[in-house]
Amino acid sequence: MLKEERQQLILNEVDLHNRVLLTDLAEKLEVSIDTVRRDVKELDGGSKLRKVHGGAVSLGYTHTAARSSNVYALNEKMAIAEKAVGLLKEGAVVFIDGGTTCLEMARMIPPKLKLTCFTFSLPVAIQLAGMPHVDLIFIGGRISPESMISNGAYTIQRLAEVRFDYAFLGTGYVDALHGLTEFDWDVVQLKKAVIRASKKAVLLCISEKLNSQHRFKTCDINEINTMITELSPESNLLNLFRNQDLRLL
Amino acid sequence: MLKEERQQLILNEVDLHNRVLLTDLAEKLEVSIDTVRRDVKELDGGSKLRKVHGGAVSLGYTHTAARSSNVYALNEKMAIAEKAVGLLKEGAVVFIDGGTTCLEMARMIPPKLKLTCFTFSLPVAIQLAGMPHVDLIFIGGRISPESMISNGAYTIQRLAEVRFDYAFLGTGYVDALHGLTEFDWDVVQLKKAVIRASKKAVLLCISEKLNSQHRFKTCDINEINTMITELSPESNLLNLFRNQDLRLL
DNA sequence: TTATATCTTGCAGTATTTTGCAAGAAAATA
DNA sequence: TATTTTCTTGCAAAATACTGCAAGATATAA
Repeated sequence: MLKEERQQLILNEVDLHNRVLLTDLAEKLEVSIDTVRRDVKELDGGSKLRKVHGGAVSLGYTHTAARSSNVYALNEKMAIAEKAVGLLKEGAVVFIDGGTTCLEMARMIPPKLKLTCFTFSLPVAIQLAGMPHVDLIFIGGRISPESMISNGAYTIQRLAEVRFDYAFLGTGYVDALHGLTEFDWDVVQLKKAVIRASKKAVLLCISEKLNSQHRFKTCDINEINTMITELSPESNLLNLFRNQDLRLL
Repeated sequence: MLKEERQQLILNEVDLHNRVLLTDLAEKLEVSIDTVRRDVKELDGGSKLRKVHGGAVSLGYTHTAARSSNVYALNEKMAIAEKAVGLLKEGAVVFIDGGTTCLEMARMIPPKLKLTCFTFSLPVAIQLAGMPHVDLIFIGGRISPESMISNGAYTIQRLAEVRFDYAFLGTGYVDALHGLTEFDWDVVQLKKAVIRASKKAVLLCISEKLNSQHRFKTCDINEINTMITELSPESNLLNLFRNQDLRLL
């Protein structure tokens, strides 16, 4: 039997039952379990199934599951998040931005650390609301459906009334020369307001975004105090950022 | 059985009953209690359920709510929610309270109806944020972890700046003589502010709560314009409320 | 055709994950 | 407070996954 043929049968089986066991597949297709394991591994990452311990499940199956399963570059983001929570100090007043990296950070806040957290991101708020030791304040306003954050004049006004020890920010694009930039003008206005409201701004940014730019500018690099990537601070990729008054983590 | 399969079943169970005990899950899924405990722990932190002592509750059905009110009364709440969305008119500016019945209502908003919705409940906001036709505005403030709503002086101040066509409200307790009452003083202050900010107040209330009362008073029955229960408006159980200037649904 | 390179498959040994159990800690309950 | 239930932690057994390797299959080129 051809490999392609076998893989097609595997996809059919998953489509039909939403889940399959590797042992069942091996028996049904009359090949060793290693072979089906390799097949499933190849098919994993496609749009049809996801490999799990002991078998595979159809993509739609776990789609409703709670896990933030389909976060792009999850490992990198978790590495960044881990460094970021390292900066947190007992009793600090911090702001946490929306975006998946910041969401990971919120997830990783240690369970005993007392904090006051501000956010305007619904997913981040849901995370933090589950932490009784975190004093959570949501900055209200009109919620934009794509990003699940509040934005607009009202929100920006509210930001003028507070002052954070640290703001943990994401960005769409970042470049040593052009600073932090975004695709969306409204988002820029919002982030500007956050930076104005914070004593120290910490940028959480996967290395992929380094040296990219877009239309609208949030701020220069030197308005950021610390930049956290998943890379080692000594990495060559960070060279362009090294001669700035910027702490790299 | 695959782990993913099991976790999916747990989510279904939580979705269905809003609350599950670990011991029940272990029995139903035919695994040890440690295994379901670990599963629930993994699912916790996602957007579907929250782990509590001895079990798990769906988001929005908080710890305290799980104890003080009948979380199993999903059918009744859906019946109420259905009547409530019937009151919605294109272009209206409405407020939707926290609480499980109001959350059901948010879920049932028709997919074409253009609305402006205010809320201070994170679970409600998450629901509405997924509806592109709904203009959603979150009223910010300090989030109380049990109820996942913002509350406090700041929130109440914000409520003074708006005016709703309709406010859809829940209550802890209701009684024809003593009106709407609550266990929690802060909640009372908040609801008062909502009622002040709305032209018409609609109470969503399962019949179980009728003729119950508690320490702190939100308002008299005559400050409510419409009361919706899962009962027929002709039901004898509603007799005590009938001689008021109150529309029953 | 023959020789060579590449791909596929199964096997064996090792690593990792999952699961259930037990003992002590923590929390809820009376 | 005392008692019961639930939680956490560490551990061991079982299941599953990964890796390198070798034999066979297939493809390519001289």
